[in-house]
Amino acid sequence: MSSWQSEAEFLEHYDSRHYSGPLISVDVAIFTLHEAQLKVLLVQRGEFPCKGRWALPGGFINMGSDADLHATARRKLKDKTGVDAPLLEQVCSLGNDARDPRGWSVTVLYMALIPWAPAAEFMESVTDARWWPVQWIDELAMAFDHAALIEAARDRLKNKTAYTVLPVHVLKRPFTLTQLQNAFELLMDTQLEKKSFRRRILNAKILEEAGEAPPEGGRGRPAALYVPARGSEKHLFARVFGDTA
Amino acid sequence: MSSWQSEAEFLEHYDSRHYSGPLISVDVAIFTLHEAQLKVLLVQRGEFPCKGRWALPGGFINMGSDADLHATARRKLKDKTGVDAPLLEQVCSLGNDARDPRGWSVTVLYMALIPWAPAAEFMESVTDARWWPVQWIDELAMAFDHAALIEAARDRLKNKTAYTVLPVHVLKRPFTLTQLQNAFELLMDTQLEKKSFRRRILNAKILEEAGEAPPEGGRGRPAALYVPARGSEKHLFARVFGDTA
DNA sequence: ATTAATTAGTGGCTATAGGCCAATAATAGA
DNA sequence: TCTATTATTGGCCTATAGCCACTAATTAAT
Repeated sequence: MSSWQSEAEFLEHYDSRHYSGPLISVDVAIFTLHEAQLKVLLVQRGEFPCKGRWALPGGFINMGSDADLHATARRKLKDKTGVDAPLLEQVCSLGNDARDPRGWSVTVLYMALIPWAPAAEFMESVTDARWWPVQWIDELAMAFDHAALIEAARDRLKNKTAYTVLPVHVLKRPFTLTQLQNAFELLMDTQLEKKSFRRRILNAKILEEAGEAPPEGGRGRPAALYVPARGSEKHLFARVFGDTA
Repeated sequence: MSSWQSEAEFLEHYDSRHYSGPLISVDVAIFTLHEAQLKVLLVQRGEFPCKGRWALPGGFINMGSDADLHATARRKLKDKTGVDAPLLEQVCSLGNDARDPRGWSVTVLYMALIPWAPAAEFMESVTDARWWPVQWIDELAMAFDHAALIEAARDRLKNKTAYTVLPVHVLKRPFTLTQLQNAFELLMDTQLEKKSFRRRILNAKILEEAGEAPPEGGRGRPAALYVPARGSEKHLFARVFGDTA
């Protein structure tokens, strides 16, 4: 087994097909906001295993075309939504011998945030993709351990919202501070105090003014519009928000 | 391909050996504190590829004995150190077609923190394991992309130290507040203000008193000793520490 | 003994940022 | 003009970190 004299010689005789490891896949939890609810995009599986059940968009790595894991995740996202460069980040990996009936398998879980668009209009090819409110996941027949994956992504979302401006990614631009606060509240699943919220966001100088618009609901004082400033995605607050909750 | 009528029938005909995906491995960055330096445990590879180079302890999943990814990581850690239940957590996964000359490969990276012990005494079988100061990694001939993996784990360590009590895991118990502060400073790579540090830690009530001991260096006032209270590992500070740096 | 050196621990002030909640501003519709 | 509705601000309180000098307890040298 270790008779090779050089790495070149070793590689010449190495055949990756002799190796049989766990199945490995990449799944993406794509979140958005719609009708005052946090929703996740699910597809109904057309093949065994778990045929007919709801699953996160995902699948195997294409070793020919995917340069790295992130590229695989981006491809899965684009296949289902057409969206190309949204917020997309790795959450964690989960692997054991029970999550897939085919045997030991590992999934690398990503999460993505995009402004809402009708699932139907995304692609002709995907008629089975649908936005589901995250609260309803328990009621659905979910494939594999995807309910747990959504939970993991949901937790990450909640945590990061407390010290970043992650929620800007689920809003169409420009947006009002009220809309942004609603986004924060839905992603954190808690109420925030208006003055504190506005002070925090505005003092951080991570938004740029972008005109004015009628208020939510049509009635009332017009609201200032904002777009995220460059680099705002990387802003980290030194304190978490909504501490007393 | 999709002619099966039931999941049972599908699985009966499914042969995982037909599937050939990326190589998948688990690597563990094991950190400790010694001689006022943050050190990481590396082993010198005895086989191709990267024979002779320094690598993180790690390797393939044993699908027979490893129940899940965490178990694989724990096994790698125990093989090299004998330590069984330390702080061990997943950092991220990294996969592309360039990091291993054998082809597309994915690694799931974990990090572990343990109190220092001589690498030599860990195991008879492992004569090639050695603690290296993290600052020296650049000088070493590292295997694969393990320098980048250490960097990723190091970043996570630095970030989490700012809002948790992670550093307690690199200290033998009991410890003094001065020792704990030194651990924080080395993991964060920054100086902390003594009063602020002590106030923060003591107010959080995450330590229990455990007697008294001579000060560091033998001279000076004796120091109070502490051990972590139950549940302290889960304590999250609402503000990061060392903000002004 | 006294004193200097060394390490541990505290007092007390300032500044920042969030919680709270009531007041003011700007609009639409009756 | 008046009311409802949404947006935005004022002002005070509190919690916690930064700062830095001071006190406390011990060892080693004189």
